[in-house]
Amino acid sequence: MNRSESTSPFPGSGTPRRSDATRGAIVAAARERFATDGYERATIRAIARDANIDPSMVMRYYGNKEGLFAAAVAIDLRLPDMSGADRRQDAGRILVEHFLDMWENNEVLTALLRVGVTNQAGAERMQDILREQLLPVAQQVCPDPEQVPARAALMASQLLGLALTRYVLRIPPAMGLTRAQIVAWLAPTIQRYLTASNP
Amino acid sequence: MNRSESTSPFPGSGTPRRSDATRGAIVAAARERFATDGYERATIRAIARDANIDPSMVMRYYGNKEGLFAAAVAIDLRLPDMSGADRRQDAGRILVEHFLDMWENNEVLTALLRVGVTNQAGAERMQDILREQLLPVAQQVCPDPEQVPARAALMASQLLGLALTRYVLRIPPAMGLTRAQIVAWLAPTIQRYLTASNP
DNA sequence: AGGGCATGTCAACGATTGTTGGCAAACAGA
DNA sequence: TCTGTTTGCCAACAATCGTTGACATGCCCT
Repeated sequence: MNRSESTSPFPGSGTPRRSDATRGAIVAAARERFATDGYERATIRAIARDANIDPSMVMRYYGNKEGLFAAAVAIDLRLPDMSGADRRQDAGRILVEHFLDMWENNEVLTALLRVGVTNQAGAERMQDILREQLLPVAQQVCPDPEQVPARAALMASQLLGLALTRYVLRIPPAMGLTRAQIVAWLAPTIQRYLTASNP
Repeated sequence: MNRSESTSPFPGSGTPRRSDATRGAIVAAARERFATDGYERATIRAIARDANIDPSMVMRYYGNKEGLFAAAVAIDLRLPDMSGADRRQDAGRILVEHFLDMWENNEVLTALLRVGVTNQAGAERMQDILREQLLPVAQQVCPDPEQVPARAALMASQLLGLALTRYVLRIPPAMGLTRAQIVAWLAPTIQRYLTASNP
């Protein structure tokens, strides 16, 4: 069995390998290219050039381009726990602030959004993240379990819409909004989508 | 001067040409391909095959791929006039309903959103549309002219976010929402973004 | 010290892409 | 009817893509 065929990109999780530095450089370059260029225009050759290695190394370590994308875009939204009545009535503000922190410090989110729009596998990955990470949070806040998926979808539409206009399309007036303004405007929206009674 | 070098795709606007049928087939096929595949994966060869003509015809009539995209994606949101106090206090509902009609009957909008995310020219086109079509509507509804760009950006974030999750990413719970549900949830949001006093 | 495996480079492959120029046929105006 | 233009197809181009296999170098274990 060839130990090096594993695709785990990080040292510390599993047996450390001599090539971990190279693997790290590859996924780092891949993240950047996928974020700025999207899936199709982010070429393996350009990623390899950024990582200062040969393109064939990418193939050896990650199999193919899809494998590289899967390894480079591993997303954990680190959503805070929303149990407790005090947090529940502040859920809108907390979630909006958390999302802003995430998007401004994590280029992987931009990469996933860019790829998800033009790539089927990317779109499915986004669906997974919403189902496994966003939906549980909605479940903690929303009263009626049956309405949770719809409310989570509404929340996602507003939060992803903000990310789309501000970080991907880079629409000037959306970029001009201050953090405080965004929180002040969007927090009540999210709060209402999660907790308001059926309109 | 070669009359056929014009890129006007439709008969009726300008001198009719013998090749107008072909031109129409090309832009129709282009719209569909750009909508489903995005810019990079929509190949000129595939578009030409759909239109039952030779790829070189696309080049002759539209110069290059960018020219074809520009000719295929001409967007008029046909936003209703929002003057009048009665319409102004119903702006949220009217706009949400109008956007749903547009997105469900016009594949060009999906095409532009898909392309705008991965293509610089597409993103700039979206900015133009927002500035020239969405901003004036916000101006009719919003009291303070200085706040119009920010309010239009907020409205765009929610409306584009809905289109993103529902028509592009096709997230199941977002697709499961009925038209009535969407209007009921989003109309107050848009109304507030446009008319509420500074939060 | 030596055998085996991991790491890395190099060159090339087949496929596909946007794009171009030449040539045949159909049409339009005289 | 004749001439020039428009329409269309065909073949090919240069570039680039993801991907592969051969080969050299270095590290690790016994």
